[in-house]
Amino acid sequence: MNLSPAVQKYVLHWGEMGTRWGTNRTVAQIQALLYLSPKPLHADEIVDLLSVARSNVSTSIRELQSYGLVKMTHILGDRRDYFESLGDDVWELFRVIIAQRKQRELNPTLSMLQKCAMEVEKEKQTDKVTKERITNMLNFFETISDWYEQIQEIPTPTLQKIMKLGQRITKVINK
Amino acid sequence: MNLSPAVQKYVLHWGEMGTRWGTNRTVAQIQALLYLSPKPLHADEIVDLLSVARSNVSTSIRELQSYGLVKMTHILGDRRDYFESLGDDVWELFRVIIAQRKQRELNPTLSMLQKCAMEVEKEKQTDKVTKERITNMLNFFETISDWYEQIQEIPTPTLQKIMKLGQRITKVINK
DNA sequence: TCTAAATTTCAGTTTCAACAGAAATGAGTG
DNA sequence: CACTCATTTCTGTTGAAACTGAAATTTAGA
Repeated sequence: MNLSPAVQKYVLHWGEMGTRWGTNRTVAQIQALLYLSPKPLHADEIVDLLSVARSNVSTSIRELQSYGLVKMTHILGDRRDYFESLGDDVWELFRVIIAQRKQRELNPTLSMLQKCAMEVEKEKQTDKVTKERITNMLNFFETISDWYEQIQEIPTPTLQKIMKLGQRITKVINK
Repeated sequence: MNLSPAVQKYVLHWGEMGTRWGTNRTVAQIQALLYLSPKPLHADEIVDLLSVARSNVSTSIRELQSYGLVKMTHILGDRRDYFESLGDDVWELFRVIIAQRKQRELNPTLSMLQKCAMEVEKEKQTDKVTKERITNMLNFFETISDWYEQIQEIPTPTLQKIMKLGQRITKVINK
């Protein structure tokens, strides 16, 4: 059991990038592996293919499941759990990741900013510029946050069109 | 010399989140501090306010400068370097960060995918589904990559409008 | 050119998350 | 109910990056 050179390259790279995307290497590697695999894999196959500890696979898969990126299936007459990735619609993957990022990277900051904005108003000694900048940042995060949520609702074909449209959208908006 | 409670909270939080946003704590804290400061600060003031080593401030500021988030100024009769953050337009900050992220998180993967897509075509033993998924992912990254670039060109007021529009954009697109 | 202030580089340390391996738990079968 | 196979939890280790403090370098002015 082994991986083709191209698949290997993909999996390794994904693992490295994973750290920059907010997870760890193993989680990212497993996601890549399952995404590329034409059939579900069970934990020991993953151990073999990636040369990582069984326990590591266990916790990583759990994390992927919690994100909704991987789901469990079974095969008749086999007690072991098999796993497969979302993959038919890459944009659905995107949506899931956006939701994760919002929750981990945006929401905590949003509530911090709300508290700060309230609090700083009462501070007489604090410079006006400072207050203004906190408010600006709050408004920004609120807008981005809303946008993230709304992305969730847009169906794949439309989302694709919007992205492809890119900067020509300017013309539509400033009609 | 010290920080108001609200500012302190902001700076500390920013530092914690920094790690999730792809930098380290000190870099993020300094960025926050300079963003909130109504006047430029010199390195020793930052050392005081954040209680970090002078050398740490030096390397962190260098990093922020390389991103284009912080610039150096001087004060008459003072040899020391003073620093201030971009801040008048939060969306400009956003653009800078998007550019960074593209470079660090997207570009490397994009070229890996291009190589893999080429390479995997020659692998006769590799499943058709696998090949398809690599292609799909490549297309996705190309689209997102283009979008990141185009965002750069859109002026703040328009960008703001687009974001605020959110999902109602669907109606415009599917006209 | 020399001096003192300011900044940067560098080597050692500390910190923290990822990971392995062992032990514990759970689940299906005879 | 015991036995086996599969999975998860837990603890100690490891490795990488952040950070400090000292030493080296740079810079501006006399």
